[in-house]
Amino acid sequence: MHAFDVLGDPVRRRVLELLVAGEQSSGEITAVIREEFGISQPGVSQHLRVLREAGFVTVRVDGPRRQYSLLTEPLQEVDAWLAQFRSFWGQRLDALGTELARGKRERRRREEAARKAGRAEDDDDNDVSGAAAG
Amino acid sequence: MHAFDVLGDPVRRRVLELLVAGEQSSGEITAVIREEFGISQPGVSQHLRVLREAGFVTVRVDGPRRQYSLLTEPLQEVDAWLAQFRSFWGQRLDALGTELARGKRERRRREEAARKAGRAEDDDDNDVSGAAAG
DNA sequence: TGCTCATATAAGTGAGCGTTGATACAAAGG
DNA sequence: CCTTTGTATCAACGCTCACTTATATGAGCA
Repeated sequence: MHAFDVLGDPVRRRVLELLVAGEQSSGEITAVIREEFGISQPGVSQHLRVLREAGFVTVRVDGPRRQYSLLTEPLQEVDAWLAQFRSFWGQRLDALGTELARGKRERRRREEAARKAGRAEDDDDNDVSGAAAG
Repeated sequence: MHAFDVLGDPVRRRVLELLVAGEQSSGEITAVIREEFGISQPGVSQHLRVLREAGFVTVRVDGPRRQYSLLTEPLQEVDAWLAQFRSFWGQRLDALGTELARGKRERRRREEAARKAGRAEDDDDNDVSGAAAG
């Protein structure tokens, strides 16, 4: 199954979003998905299987539980495909995407003054959900 | 139809790639797609319809021809969704991503050409797939 | 050994998507 | 007018995919 087919399903996209916050057990994921989409436990398990087989997630056996976490390679592949279109909405955007990475915090201090002057658009607050991870 | 569902089809992805080079008539697009995927003219036209209705392309009437060109909003939407995962694969990724896109694009053409030529079995070049524990 | 929790797999079913052949619509030319 | 060229739409069919219920597997515990 192609990466884009995997991402075609809203349940699977949501699972990936959940895993941004860090490792989650099958049960935790299932609880949220059941709540939000109203599908059964085997339904969620099947989606997890698709994500596993497509390399979007990896699983760690933890006693009776399966702990899922995110892998980035397929997402990078999607991102790479998308890259060829970025020039259409401005060459500046991929640089912005780079800025969004958390590594910017270091330079932030140094550029604090320059930032006020040079700030053109957008905000850097892209916090997704989990703040207490790690 | 969600943007990711639209991108789930390889024919539609290829059409978008073709339009990166600029405006193309339905006939030009159809010629390439027929060549590469071996589907009929109505088949291509249906894909163009999906792309139109999802806002990925716009059409300009030019005598008897329809000139298609790229719109970026849905692609930006996809890009925005993807943004929340970028922090996972590091800061310098945009340059690498461009490289990946170029290589993949050529590779993909061969794969899909092979597919149209007659696929005996499923391609398994995906080395990331995890063997389920058990 | 048997019971329970946590999760995966199997089998069956219904819906949606992609494909095709036939056809319709529009523009240009004789 | 009729024909040709370019493109879209229609109806029908097959296949894949997502969902469900039922069941299997495996770990922990008494």
